[in-house]
Amino acid sequence: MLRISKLTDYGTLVLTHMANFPDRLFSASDLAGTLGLGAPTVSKVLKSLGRHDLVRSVRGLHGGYALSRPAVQISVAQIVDALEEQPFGLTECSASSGLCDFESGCRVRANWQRINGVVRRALEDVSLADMVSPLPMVAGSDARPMTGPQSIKGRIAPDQESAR
Amino acid sequence: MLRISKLTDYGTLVLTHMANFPDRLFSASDLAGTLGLGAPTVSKVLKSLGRHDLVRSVRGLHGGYALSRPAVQISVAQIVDALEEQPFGLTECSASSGLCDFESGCRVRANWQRINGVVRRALEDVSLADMVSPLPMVAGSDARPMTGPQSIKGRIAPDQESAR
DNA sequence: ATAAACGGTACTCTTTTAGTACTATTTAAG
DNA sequence: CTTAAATAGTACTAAAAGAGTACCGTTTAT
Repeated sequence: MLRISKLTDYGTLVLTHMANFPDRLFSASDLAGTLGLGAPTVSKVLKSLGRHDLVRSVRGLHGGYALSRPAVQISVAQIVDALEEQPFGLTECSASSGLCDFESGCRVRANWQRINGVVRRALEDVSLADMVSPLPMVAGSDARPMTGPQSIKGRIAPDQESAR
Repeated sequence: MLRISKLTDYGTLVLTHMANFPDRLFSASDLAGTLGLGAPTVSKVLKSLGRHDLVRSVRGLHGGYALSRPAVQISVAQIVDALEEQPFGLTECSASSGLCDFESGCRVRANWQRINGVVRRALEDVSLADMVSPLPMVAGSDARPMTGPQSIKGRIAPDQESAR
């Protein structure tokens, strides 16, 4: 555990891509094709993002999605909030109270909440713009597929652990 | 998601309790009774903790477990490492490489790894001693049960979200 | 009127997590 | 030297969560 869900991962991917072309409308199937994800899945992600006002949608023929505000104003924390189902928190009792009879005297809980705060702040400090940063693609060249977990079926044995 | 597993939660609970009596040996069933957890579950947790040298075990009659070193030298990150099954990482590709064909050009991955680092550091900065801190219990009074998720069956609807 | 798009709900399949059961090994005590 | 209380390890089962899909409704340019 301690993972974000795949939907959240897809979300960052989709939003990152959209951030490269702030003025264009993307249909769900467009994005699915470009990013190598399933069309219904992308649709689902975009719907959730829309409910949380991270993207705006245009309905009808030639409709689609675009970022609802500049990428600098969208934080990773907001993406997580939009796509994770359970409320933010490393433990159940750090996300909501009333779960356990000893809350008042529970040191452990208080400390998990503190840790929680640090993690959350880390996510708030990274914006979508940061995720795109130094390599904006040339407008119009939409063909290059980006990386995405779903597109990988044959998983190779991990040969390395990164950030220990 | 973005949760630690229950086993990890139990682990912090167990270790926190043991840290109050560094010189005593605790049997798995002792701890289970005191903390209100299932005996086999506690056993499982302690075994994993033992493999990672966070507790030492004494076998045989009157055996049991104790912390393998002072609580100050045990970090939450180490507990997580011992009890989470998958390697630390918010996304699959931030924990191990070779999962995806576009790693080299993938900005998103690089940024998740950065976020990862921050989160991990937060966990490393909190020691078991911090979790116990200002209220060491009087040695010998072992009866007071501490809080634990497993002991709560009838879950009440969350009425509040804490750290937003 | 039609087709291409979004919107919502509900369902199913798979994976992961949680918990349990069983058996072997160790060791103090009688 | 036998017994009982403890840890050690493995394997299994059941429940929960995640991921993906399908279906039907609504909107709107042509």
